[in-house]
Amino acid sequence: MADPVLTVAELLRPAFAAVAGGECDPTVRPSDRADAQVNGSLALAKKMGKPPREVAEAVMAQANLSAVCSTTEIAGPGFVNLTFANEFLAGELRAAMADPRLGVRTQAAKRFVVDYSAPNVAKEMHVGHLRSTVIGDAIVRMLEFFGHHVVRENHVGDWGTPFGMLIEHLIDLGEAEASRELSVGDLDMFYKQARQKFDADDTFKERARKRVVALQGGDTETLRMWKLLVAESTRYFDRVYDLLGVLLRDSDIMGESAYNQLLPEVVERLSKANMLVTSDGAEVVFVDGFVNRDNEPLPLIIRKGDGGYNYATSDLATVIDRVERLKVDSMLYVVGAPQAQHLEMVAAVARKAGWLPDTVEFNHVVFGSVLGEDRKILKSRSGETVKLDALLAEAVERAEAAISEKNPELDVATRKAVARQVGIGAIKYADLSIDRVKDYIFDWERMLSFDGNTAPYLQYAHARICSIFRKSEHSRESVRGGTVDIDHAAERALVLRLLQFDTAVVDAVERHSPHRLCTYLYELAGEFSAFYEQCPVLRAPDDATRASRLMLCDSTARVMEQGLALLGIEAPEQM
RNA sequence: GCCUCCGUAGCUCAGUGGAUAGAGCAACGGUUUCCUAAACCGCAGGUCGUAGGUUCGAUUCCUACCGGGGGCGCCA
Repeated sequence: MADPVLTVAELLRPAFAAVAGGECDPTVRPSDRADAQVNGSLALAKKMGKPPREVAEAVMAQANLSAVCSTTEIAGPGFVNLTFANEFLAGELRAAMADPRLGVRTQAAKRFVVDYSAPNVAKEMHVGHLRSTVIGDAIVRMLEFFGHHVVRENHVGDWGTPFGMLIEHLIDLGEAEASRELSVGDLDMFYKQARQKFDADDTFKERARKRVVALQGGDTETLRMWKLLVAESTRYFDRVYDLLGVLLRDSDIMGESAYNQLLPEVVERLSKANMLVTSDGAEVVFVDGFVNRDNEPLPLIIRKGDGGYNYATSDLATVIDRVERLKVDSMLYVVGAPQAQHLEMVAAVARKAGWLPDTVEFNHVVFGSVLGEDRKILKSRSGETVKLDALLAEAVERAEAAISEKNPELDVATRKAVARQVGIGAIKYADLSIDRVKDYIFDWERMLSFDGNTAPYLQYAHARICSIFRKSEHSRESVRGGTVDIDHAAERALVLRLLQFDTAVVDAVERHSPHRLCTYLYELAGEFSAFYEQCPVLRAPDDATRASRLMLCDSTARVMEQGLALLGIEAPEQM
């Protein structure tokens, strides 16, 4: 528990309880008038029918904050302003930095499944996959940091009617040629050609239809060709994931096809539970509270009129699998907002059918769209969807151009490596730093800027610290374990901010909101900037001050590096 | 029509029921023999979409309305 706000809240809790005659939240919050402010007296005063300042006084008389606060002051209508003692802060920082977790609390380990990314086989990954992939990845990293057991599931679209036409197109092209085309990464062309034939040619359409039946019937030769398509796509996904620097690997792929065997089970269970109804030729479940356009009950379609299953069925199957086989405590679906209602219905059916106990969380981690400058879904200039690998390549290119211009001394190899870290970091951070439920406007200039809440700004703060150490006689490690003397306001502010890493990470993971960690890191970088400006490190007035400031620098770099790592962003040592 | 999300400075965005709502950009005015000027300081900019309600206290919670996005039976 590094955050001093929590420490003081715990110290105040008994005092509040004594005055209130029972459990009572002190509600301690960071304050712009002091280090922290206690708000609990006002609510308690109302309950007790006493003047708030009187209650505050009574509480403070009961509490002993002398080890933690240098001053406490009752102010305004009944707030208590707290100023932490410098020795306390220095001690807390020392303790936090002696901890490999940098002072971040631990949590009771739980089992999670995080469902994210989900591209389609034989289709290009586009900007629409960016948010799910990047946000999901950050959430996985944060959960793992807390020691949770996390199963990553990449629910790729590898099944369904389009595969009839794709396989037939593969046959037309010849496998060698198809493989060649797919391996180049030009998946869109392949898909479009198949689509075109499907739309224009009735005999092809009929072949495709028959092929789907063969595929679902488990025909060996059809399956072999299907696997070929999947394998080529997987290789392509890996390339994108590698460039993007996310954790997803082949072994994380749990495509729709992986749930095929469970689909009849879904139907059977729903049928046994008497939830299944035949409606317009399809087998459906009507879900309480959902209505259609005409105010009629809205069904979840389990089995289509033609006997085929659809995505609702396989999504229900994922719930069974994750609860019963993986035995998870929590499922996170990092899926775009348009699927909100669908997922709500899936969860409702699973709960009602008894597959999803109340003890297991089902969370839709919604996110908004990536918009262009016209505030519409981001499209390329020609009006097509923006390919993800092209987008990433452009980011690296732009970053490299900026680095060449600003820091020409870097050798080519370093420049290339840093360009990748900065360019990819910028794209990911632009995505992560905005409240995920909102849409955001994609803007190259802003995300690659060294000013404002951007990856390059944070990375630069880190690189500056590394630069200081390169010029000093000391290694980063050698200054650890030292003591910080707080005698400058900027040092004090920096220490206080470093101790809040704890709360920032907990907050971000609990709300599944990486942007809260981003905001924290931005504030940390700002605090460091002020310190850097006002407190010379290498030219400090004396050895003790220099040692103290080097320790502060190292602490900042460690928190920045760890914080960025939790977001899936690298921190170069120079840029 | 119903459901749902969003609406905060000119622009892009933070904001945990608490006191005087914050950043960055842009604009305006400054700072450099100094550990990376890829920096910093100052100034200005607001009916927190509107109107009610709950509360000692509302940008924050509730209701209605306005504006925008998304969804609403056999695609996923």
